[in-house]
Amino acid sequence: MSPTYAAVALDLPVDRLFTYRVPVQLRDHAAVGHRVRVPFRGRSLVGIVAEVENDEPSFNTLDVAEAPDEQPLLTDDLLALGRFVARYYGSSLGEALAAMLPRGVRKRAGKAERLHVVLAMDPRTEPDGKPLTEAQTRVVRQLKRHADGYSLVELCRRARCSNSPVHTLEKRGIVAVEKRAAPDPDDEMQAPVERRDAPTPTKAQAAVIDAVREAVDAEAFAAFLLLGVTGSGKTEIYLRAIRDCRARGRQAIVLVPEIALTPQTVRRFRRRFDKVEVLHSAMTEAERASAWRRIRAGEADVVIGPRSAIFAPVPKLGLLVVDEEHEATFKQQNTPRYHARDVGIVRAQRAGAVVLLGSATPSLETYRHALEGKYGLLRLPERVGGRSLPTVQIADRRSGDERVRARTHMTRTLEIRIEEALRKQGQVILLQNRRGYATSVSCRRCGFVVACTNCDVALTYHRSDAVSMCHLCGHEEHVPSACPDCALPDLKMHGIGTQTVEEELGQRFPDARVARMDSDSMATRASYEEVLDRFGRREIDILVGTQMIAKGLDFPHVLLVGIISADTAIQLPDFRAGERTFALLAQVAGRAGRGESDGRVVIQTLMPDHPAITMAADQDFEAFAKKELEERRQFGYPPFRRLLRVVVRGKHAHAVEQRALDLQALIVEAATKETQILGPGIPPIPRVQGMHRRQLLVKAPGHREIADVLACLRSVPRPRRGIEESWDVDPVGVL
DNA sequence: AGCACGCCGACT
DNA sequence: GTCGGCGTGCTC
Repeated sequence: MSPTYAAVALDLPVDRLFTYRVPVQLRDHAAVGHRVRVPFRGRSLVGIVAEVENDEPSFNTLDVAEAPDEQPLLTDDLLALGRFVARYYGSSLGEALAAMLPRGVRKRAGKAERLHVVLAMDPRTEPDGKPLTEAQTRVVRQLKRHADGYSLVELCRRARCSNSPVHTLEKRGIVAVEKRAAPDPDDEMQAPVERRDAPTPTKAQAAVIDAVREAVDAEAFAAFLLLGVTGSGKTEIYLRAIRDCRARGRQAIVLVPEIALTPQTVRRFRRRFDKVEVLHSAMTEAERASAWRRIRAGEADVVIGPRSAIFAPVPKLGLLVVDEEHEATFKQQNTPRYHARDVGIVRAQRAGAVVLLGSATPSLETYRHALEGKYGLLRLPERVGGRSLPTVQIADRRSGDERVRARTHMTRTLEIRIEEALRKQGQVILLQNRRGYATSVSCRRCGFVVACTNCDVALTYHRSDAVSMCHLCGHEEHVPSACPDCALPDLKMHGIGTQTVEEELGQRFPDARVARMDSDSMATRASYEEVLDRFGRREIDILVGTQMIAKGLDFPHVLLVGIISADTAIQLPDFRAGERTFALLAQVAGRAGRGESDGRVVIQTLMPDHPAITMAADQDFEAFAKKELEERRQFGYPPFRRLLRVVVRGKHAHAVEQRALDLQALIVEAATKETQILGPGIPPIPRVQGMHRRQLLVKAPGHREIADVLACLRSVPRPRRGIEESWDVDPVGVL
């Protein structure tokens, strides 16, 4: 008999299901896992049926308004995975399910059109009398940079605003919003590609391939850490494993960091498999919805996508690949704050699937599991094609010989190596992991620092736009010519960014063709691809950039990689600072020497003896990891203990402090003895976007204890108006 | 989250 | 006198 009542999970921060009566004519379409539209407090919301029952509840109910789908949107296994995510990360079921479903699927597919915004006025003529608000100024600035304009979504992202300032500008005639057909979601990603046969694997690869095949053939859960240096041919292992998985009639999901989801990456998979679906952030909602439906229908053998692709509704998961598994982008930074790798392990356990976690610099969590035998450890210690790892030199920025010459931030060693690489007609990649020109501007006499009005950070001066900009909230100001405090016209710039390096290169190597790649210069994904294409065609000699250039670039003529300053990330008071620095250095170093000629790497540092730097120079991950693990054990950090971070934010520091103290008291009461509660502490950046912050850090022996604290947090009454709080289970950083 | 209810301060 | 600030509580 069809159910009469449906308990619906709604996307609300409320730990409860809401029960609705199902009208007779909808009964076939309102089973567990179905999408329904229901009235809620005068609104109409879309939710997922989580339970059904026949008995009339004790309270009055409203009726389900619509039940549009013949098939359930979520199968039992995905619904169960949603329950796990909600429980583990402390969100409501509705919030978890909302994160699992593409918006176009939840809401109903939209049109294949997108709104495009262009500047409607000559930017030089002053717009009508009224001054622009701060958000509007940012919108206009973005549009001035890019004559073609942006899609509304992209523009809002870049200007860090909602669509509301854009619409206001439209009303005032300053911008024009037009409908454009959605571009083919990257012709390159869709275009048919020439098929290739599998290359003959190296000896090391063959051994790994066999081990994985055995596991795939067993059709039971198994996880492997594939520890392979850059250029060791990890992708070929993935491709073979997918082939084996496909041969058993099961599907594979490949998770890649967002930035690595390029046409080149996708092409490698399409060359070997017909039925590849890509879930791409540049797709429209409608496109993503149709891809999602094809995947659910079993029409894809392989799904490639970023974090959220872990929820791709493949009918029978046989293999999960997490490439660059240590990447922080696999952790979602809003509710539910899930980690795609960790959710993936759980999904694979339940599905009896094989997990391949690939990295040259795995997370210490994963590495420890591998050391303890929980995961298989597969090593690819050598590069394919007999290529050797690059030779790494550390340049001590303190030493007299190396001393940075007047007006440049390059050591002698780096300069010599750049000259040498250029002379050999090679290309150079330089990493400077900060954008802008000067990381702070201060007064020579009184020390006044030009700081953001909304955040407790110095503004970074961007020479190309002649503004000082806050990298946290996007606030922009014109740089004063004199000190705003003491009026002395003698301001000093400190700290370097990508723009500084670019300028210095222009002076020092005037004949070299230099390009800069950071989020300022890369207007869209397309311009990112374009610069990479030009670099590939050798129309650029030196590429300067932030960590954007560290990932996955594979260009054979790069003879030299230089790291302008390895020290920026290392000093952060975060327990992962060392791990991150090591990974970044190892990754960017791996960009060198991918062709016939050997590569070189120069690391500039003020701390030439720091283990993260010396061990990255030796490219010895395992030595680094063992040392780092020992430290983590000593100080009680993951993977030896579990963390929960609770952040309280609000306009008024006192109220925030008080709430944090109240929470601390409640947590202490709920927690077991072995659970430490640290704080409330003031984070290194106490105020961001006008919000004061306090945070508590809970350290516990295992997730059980964390779950107790979560239960406590979920049961306490909501904070007062004006105060927001959030919690993060297994945070990737504690800043 | 989002909204209504309800209770106190300063305005046509 | 009421408009509106925000604290509190509830939503099938």
